[in-house]
Amino acid sequence: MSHSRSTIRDVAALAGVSHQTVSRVINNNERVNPETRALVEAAIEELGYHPNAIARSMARGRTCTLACLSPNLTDFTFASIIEGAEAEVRKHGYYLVSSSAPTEEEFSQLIEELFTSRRAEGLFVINPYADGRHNLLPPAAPTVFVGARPRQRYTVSSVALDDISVARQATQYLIELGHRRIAMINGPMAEDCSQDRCSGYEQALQDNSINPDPSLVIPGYWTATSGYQALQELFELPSSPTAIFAQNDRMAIGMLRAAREKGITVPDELSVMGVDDMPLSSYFDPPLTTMRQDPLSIGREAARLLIDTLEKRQVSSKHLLLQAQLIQRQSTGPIISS
Amino acid sequence: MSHSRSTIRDVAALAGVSHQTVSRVINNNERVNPETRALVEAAIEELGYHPNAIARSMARGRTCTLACLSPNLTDFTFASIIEGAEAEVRKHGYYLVSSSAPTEEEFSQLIEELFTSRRAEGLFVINPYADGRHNLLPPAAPTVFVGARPRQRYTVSSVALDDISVARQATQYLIELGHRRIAMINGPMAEDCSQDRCSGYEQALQDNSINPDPSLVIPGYWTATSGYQALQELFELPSSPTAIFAQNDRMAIGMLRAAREKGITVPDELSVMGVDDMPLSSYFDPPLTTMRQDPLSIGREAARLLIDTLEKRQVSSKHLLLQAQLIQRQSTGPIISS
DNA sequence: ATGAAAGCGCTAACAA
DNA sequence: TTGTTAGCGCTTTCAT
Repeated sequence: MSHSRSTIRDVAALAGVSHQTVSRVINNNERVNPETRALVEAAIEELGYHPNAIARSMARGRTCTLACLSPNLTDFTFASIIEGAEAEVRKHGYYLVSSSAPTEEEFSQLIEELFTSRRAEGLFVINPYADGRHNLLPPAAPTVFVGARPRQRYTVSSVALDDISVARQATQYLIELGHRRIAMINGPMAEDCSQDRCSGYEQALQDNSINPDPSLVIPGYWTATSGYQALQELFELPSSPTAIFAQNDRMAIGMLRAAREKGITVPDELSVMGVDDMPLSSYFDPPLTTMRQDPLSIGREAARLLIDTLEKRQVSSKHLLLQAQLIQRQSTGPIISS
Repeated sequence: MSHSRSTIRDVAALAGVSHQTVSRVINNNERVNPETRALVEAAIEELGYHPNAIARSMARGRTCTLACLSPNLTDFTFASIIEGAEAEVRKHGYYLVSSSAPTEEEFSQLIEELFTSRRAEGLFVINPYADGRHNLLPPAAPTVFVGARPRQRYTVSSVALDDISVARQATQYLIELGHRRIAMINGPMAEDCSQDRCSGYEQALQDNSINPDPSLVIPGYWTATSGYQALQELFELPSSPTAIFAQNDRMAIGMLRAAREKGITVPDELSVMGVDDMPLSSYFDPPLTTMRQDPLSIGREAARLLIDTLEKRQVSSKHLLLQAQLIQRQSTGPIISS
């Protein structure tokens, strides 16, 4: 009755069997007499017995715990990936420790505390190329990269948005609206995802025989502020763009605001689109056209990959690219020939 | 050399000491001869030894793991609370398992898997009154409620926004702008936070001898959509409000959009304000006036409370109320007498 | 079908 | 200061 502090041996004593039989019962081992089982179950009930997870981990040599290291837990995309991974992982009997590792130092400390000390059996790493953190991974760590290709690490699996394709579609869409001078604002170029979105943009221009104009490509930092500033720059150019592909929604939102303040009408004078479809992207003025990604699925797939690796259902590394969907709203429109 | 699979006994053998001496070294026990220590440390280094966290948990009877149960991990406020708690917890040598428990069933399953099985030593529960989940808590579980009062559970500590005060200040601010017909849109009334914000609103009206008009209070669901719909209802009233206090930013944003579509000018014809100061609240049209809360601090304080409880530095339960700050932007203005 | 014995890797109590 | 002996609560052989 002492609240759930009783052990397998207490149960055994009460049921008049060996502790091993109790172990068989709680592990649903078939080789136990139904009557004995009933006896044991009654004892378990009476004592309010619950197996101790740590002792099980100890004996089995498995923690059933995975870790997710993310630059932060609040970014909507990251949080969604984590939510997706957490739910999936749990379905398979695992637990997820999600930690924010804004710096390389914290990252390496977490690796040590979680993986090296064998608290976690495997790792999710969101945005591994934000800095040099990918170099801090133990080679033996079962790992899935989320939102990036694994580059030279051939044992690591990965799940990411198909950034090339997404950017290509977005740019193509703007081209089909009649735009030719299409600007782009990037994320930090250390990240695969920015690089790939650049490639996709360039490919789309090339597909349509449009000469890329380097002055139309502005470096940004994923923030609304950087979008806001980029628009100012773009409209100081001798010949300003008629459309902008922002590599994420936040930067697009910043541009929308800058345009409003400068008296530039969206979409009549300028089309703006983003990537993500953040919550409330449809509530801005005007509602934002964007490429909707599904970060929950990304997390879910990452979880499946990691678990498959751990349970040896899969030996070689695997790389998944998910697609996005064009969401047409009112921030983009056909070019107005005036 | 076999990658970090060596044990305390391997180290002991190599160093020519007993495993207990190794234990003393890795636990920074003072009573160990400096020369012996050096010997042991060399052996540790050579073998690439790292203590096994699970074995330590087993022997010490402590997991140093806490769990945070939240309806979801993506809501910005929840995610920020979790981020704050996670960072604080880690500083104290704990780990956090954050799980989404959208339903009571998942909640109770998580309690079982995490707490009852003694994987986690303590619990954070975000939004315990979203449904009946607060009834599913084991009485013995060291728990901190986040975003709600503990009501009848006298052993549980809590951290929340001072919702009464926040709503009172918000309403007072609108009154000082000259408004008298002030509407409000609520969150679900099962939650303390909605109830308290209602009280604060009512108190402010009373403070200023304004008769509350029940038709101006509309039930909402924290969503932008519910704000959007509420505004339509309010403007079908015989006498519409000149200002609205939305209990969160999302609902306020929904109202802004509805107003725009109905041709109601904000703030000239209608003032709207929210609570939260979500990211990008300043990027809506017009930029949203709101009460800024600090969910990171809420998480941090919750972590401190739980750890203090666990480490017996604090016996009685404690209840923290944090304040919010008025952020004046362009969605509110003085009443225009026309 | 059940039980006895050993051990997972560590810490804690006691002894030397 | 160091070593010995027992566990922590469970699972995993191997007997019976």
